[in-house]
Amino acid sequence: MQQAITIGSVSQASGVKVPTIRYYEQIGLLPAPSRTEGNRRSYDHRDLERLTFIRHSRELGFEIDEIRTLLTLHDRPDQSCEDADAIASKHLVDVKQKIASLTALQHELERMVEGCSHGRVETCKVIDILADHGKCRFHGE
Amino acid sequence: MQQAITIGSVSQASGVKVPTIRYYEQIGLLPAPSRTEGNRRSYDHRDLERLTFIRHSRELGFEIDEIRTLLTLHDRPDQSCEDADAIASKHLVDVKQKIASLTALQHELERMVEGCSHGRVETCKVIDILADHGKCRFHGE
DNA sequence: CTTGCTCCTCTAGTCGCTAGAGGATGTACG
DNA sequence: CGTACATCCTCTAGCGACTAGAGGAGCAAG
Repeated sequence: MQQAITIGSVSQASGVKVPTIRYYEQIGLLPAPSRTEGNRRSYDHRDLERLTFIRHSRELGFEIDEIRTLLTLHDRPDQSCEDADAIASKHLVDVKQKIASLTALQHELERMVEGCSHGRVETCKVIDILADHGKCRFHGE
Repeated sequence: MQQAITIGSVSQASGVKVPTIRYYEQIGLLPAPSRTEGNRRSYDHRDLERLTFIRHSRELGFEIDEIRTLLTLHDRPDQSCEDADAIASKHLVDVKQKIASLTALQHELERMVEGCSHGRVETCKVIDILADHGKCRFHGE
């Protein structure tokens, strides 16, 4: 029998909030743990590992469905890691894309803010650029 | 009387999808237009301008509530543009933050993908780094 | 007159949680 | 042993910004 950890402790240790843990159980991302006599969830070391894996993956921006796949792979160390590689690579492409887009956006916002007359709206670059798409140099996404 | 534009045309011209236009009307971002005899929405040039302003603002990542304020400012050109400037500046800070965070993330993902053995999960850096937070260099927002 | 497109309203679903109600259980202290 | 308080339980509803789909009406062309 493993040591029993309460949901509060596993929350603290993993950095995942209590309601979020219950939510993960509900959507089948985290297996439903055993219960104590008083009906409380009782986690063990493996659950904590799994939760940490999930939190870390979420921090890195992976979607729940991707994490589902990554977790399955994690559980089967003898399989090919092709899928994991594909998920991470695809994600990397997305992230690079997003950075490029946000950088263009940053320049446009800088142009807006720097060009602001700090006077009346009439002569304000912020509103001006928003109103007239032709004046904007940002065409990202 | 202004020229009447159908929701389909105003959608095409503004680049905002038809259901989204109706949604904007519902949440009070776009004023409810007049209707034809057959109960169809009838837009004019000013509506198109407003929608374009909204789409452009959304593309630049502003939230609906921010756009509400920006639109009000746009409608009152004699007011101070202090508020618009504040919204754009705050947004700029957020964007910069996001870029920094995503760049850190990019490096971590690159490390994962480059370190992938392309073999079995057992020796895969992707899964390895996800499983062990200590091996990760990304601690961003 | 019929085909097929656009339009209408309405409800419900998406994602990844978060908030709150209303109640049971567990623990620390006097 | 009682009581206060923290933590837990389930359940439902809400967030933002849409998107999807049902079921029906209107309209223009052939």
